[in-house]
Amino acid sequence: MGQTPAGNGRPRRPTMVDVAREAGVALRTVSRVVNNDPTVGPAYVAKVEAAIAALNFRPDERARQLRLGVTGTIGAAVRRIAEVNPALAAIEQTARATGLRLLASSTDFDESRERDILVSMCRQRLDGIIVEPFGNSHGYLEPELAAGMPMVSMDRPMSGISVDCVMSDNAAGIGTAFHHLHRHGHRRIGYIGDSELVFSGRERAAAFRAALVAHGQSVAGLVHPGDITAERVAADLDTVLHGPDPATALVTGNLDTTIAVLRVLGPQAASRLAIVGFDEVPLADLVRPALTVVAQDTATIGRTAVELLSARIADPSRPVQTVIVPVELKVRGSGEVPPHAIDS
Amino acid sequence: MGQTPAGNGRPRRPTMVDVAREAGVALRTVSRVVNNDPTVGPAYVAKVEAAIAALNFRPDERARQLRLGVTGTIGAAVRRIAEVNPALAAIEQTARATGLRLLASSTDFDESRERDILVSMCRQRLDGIIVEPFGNSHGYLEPELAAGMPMVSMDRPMSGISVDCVMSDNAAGIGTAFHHLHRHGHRRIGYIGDSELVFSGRERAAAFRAALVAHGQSVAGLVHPGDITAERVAADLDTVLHGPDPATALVTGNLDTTIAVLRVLGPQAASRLAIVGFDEVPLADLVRPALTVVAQDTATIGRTAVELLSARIADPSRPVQTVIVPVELKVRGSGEVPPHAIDS
DNA sequence: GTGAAAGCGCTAACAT
DNA sequence: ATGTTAGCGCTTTCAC
Repeated sequence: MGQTPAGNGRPRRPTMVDVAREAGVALRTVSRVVNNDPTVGPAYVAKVEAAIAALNFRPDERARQLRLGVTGTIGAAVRRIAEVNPALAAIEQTARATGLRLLASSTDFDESRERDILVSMCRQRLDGIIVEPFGNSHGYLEPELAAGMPMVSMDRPMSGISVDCVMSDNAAGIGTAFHHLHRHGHRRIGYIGDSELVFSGRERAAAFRAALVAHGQSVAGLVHPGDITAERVAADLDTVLHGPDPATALVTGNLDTTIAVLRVLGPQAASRLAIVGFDEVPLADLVRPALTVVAQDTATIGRTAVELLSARIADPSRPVQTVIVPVELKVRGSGEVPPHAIDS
Repeated sequence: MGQTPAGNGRPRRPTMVDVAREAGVALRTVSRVVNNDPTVGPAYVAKVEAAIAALNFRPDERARQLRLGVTGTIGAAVRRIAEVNPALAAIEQTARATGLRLLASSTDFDESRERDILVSMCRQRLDGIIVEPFGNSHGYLEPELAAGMPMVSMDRPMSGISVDCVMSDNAAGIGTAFHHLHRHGHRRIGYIGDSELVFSGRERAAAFRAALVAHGQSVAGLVHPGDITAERVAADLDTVLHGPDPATALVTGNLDTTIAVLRVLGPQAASRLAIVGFDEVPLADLVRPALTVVAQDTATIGRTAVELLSARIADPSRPVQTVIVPVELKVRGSGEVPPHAIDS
C-alpha cells in the first residue's frame, strides 16, 4: 500500500480532502470554489472559504499541472542569467504578459550543462523551451521534438535539428559597420571577433570578408576571428595596427571583443583608431571613447522568441520559421574619427 | 470517469505503463530501471532499456515530484534576473553544486508582482525560496511559513515576518567610505543615496549621519537620500557642490546613484570631486575616473543564501539567523583625489 | 529477484 | 447546484 513519502520534518499540508471534510462538502465543491466556478451556491462558497482559511489550505500546483497536462511554464536556457541580457528581460516580460511562468537557467558556455538543462526541462514537461544554443550537437533533442516538445532557438540555429529560430541580421550589421567607417574615409579597416567555431563568429567574419571584397580590398591581415582572450586580442590588434599597411579603423565582432580591445588600447583608444563595435555596450555613454556600435534589437528578439514559441504550442504542425531581426547603428563618436586624425 | 485531459494537438507521450507492456515486464521493474536500482536482473534491464528506446520514453518529472513530495527546486525572487547580479549568479552556482534546480523570477521593483511570484512559488511547493524583498508588507507569507515553507531573505530583512537573512554590512561600508575620504584630507563630505523608504537607503543614510557626528561635523546640507532620478540627483549634487560651504568629496549610496552622479558630472568628475561609491560598478576600469568603491561581497551573499536555505530545509526548527557579510573597499582613483586638487 | 495495487493532490466526466 | 469517483504518471509497500 502506498504511504505518505518523505517522512521529513515538514508538517503535512492540508489538501482539498481536508478542506472538504472541514467544510462538510464534497471535494468537487472545494475544487469549484478554488477555481472560481460561478455555479457554486453562495452558502457553499462561504463554508469552503472558511474551511480554507481555518486550515490555511493552499492548492498544490504540481498536482494541478499533472492532472491538466500543461505546466503554464516555459523554459529559457541562456548562456547567462544574472548578466545584462535584454533579450532575456524581453522574454520574461512577454512571457508574463502571455500568462506564462518562466524558468530561466544558465548554460554557462558549457555543452554538457546545456544538455542537462534541456533534458531536465523536457522531463519537467514544460510547455516549451527557448534556447540560446551552444555547442554543435543537438541531435539528442530529436526524440523530444518528435514527442511534441515546442522549442525555439535564439541568436543562432541549432545543429542537426530543425526548430524555429530568431536571430539578428549579422551580415547586415557587419556590412553597416564597415560601410560607416568606409564612408568616413577609412580604407584599411580591420576586424577582430569571436571564433569561427561559433555560429555568429562565423557569420560575422564571413560578412566582413565579403565587405572587403565588395570594396575591392585584399583580405590579407585584416580579418581576425578567434577566442576572446586578452592575449589573443592584443596580439591580433598589434598585427592590425603595426603591420606593413596599418589599419586606421576597426570593427569588433561582439561585446567581449570590444571590451578586450578597449582594455588593451586604454582610454586613448579613439586617438589611435576608429572603432565600431557589434553589440551595445553597457554604460556606453560613460566609457571613453563614447562607442559607436551596431546594436542588436534584443527586445524584439526576446519578444519574438516567446511569440514563435507560443505559436508552435498553439499549432505544433505549423512550418518551421526563421526570423531575422534588423540591427541598428548607434553613432556616438568612436566610429566617426577620420583617418588623418589618427597618429600612427 | 476521468479521461485524458487537454485534447490538444500534442501527441500523447508514452508512460511507464506503455514501457512495461512493450518490454513485457511489470511497471515496478520499469521504475527500478529508470532509477538505476541495482537489484534488477541484467536481462530485464536490457529488455526495459530497449522498450524505452523504442518508445522514446522520458519519465515525467512532475509525477515523480508529486509522489516524492519534494521538487528538487528552489525559487529566487530577485529584483532583476537579466541584469548584472553576482549574488544571483552565486545562488545559481551554489544551487547547482547542491543538486538543486533554480527557478528565478524578476519582481521588477513591483510589490504586487513580488507577491504573485512568491505565492506562485509556494503553490508550486518549491523546496525553498530566496527573496530579495521589496515593499513593506510580507505578512501574507506568515501562513506559508507556518506551513513549513523554507524562506531566506537577501539584502534586507522582510517586514512583519521573521526569516533567515543574509545582507551586507551597510553601516561598516558607509563608515569605511567616509573614513577613506576623511583620511585623504576631506572635511566636507556629502552623501547622495537611495530613498529612506528603502531599507538599505535608510541604513546607509543613518550610517553616514553617524559618521558625520562621530567626526564632530554638522549634518546640515550634506545628507541626501531620495529617489534615484536624474533630476533629483542633479539637484542634490548642485546643493552639495554649490552651497555656502561646498563639499569636496562625495559618497554615493548605491550603484544607480553612482551612475547618475557620473552622468551629471561628465568625464571630468574626478577633477571636481572625490567620489567613493557603494556597490561595484560594471566595467569600472573602463569608466573615467576609475572608481573607488565599497564593494559588496555578492558571491558570499548568494552562496550564504543557499546555505541558509539548505540548512532550514534540513532542519525546519533551527533558530532564525541573520548573517552580516563584510564589504570591501576597492581603491581605484576617484576616492584618492585630495581636496586642494579640486577647483571649486 | 519480480509483480499487483495504493495513493501523492488535484480536475473533470458522470450521476444525482 | 452538488456529490461520487476515475485517473494524470509516477514511487513504494507488501506479497510472492
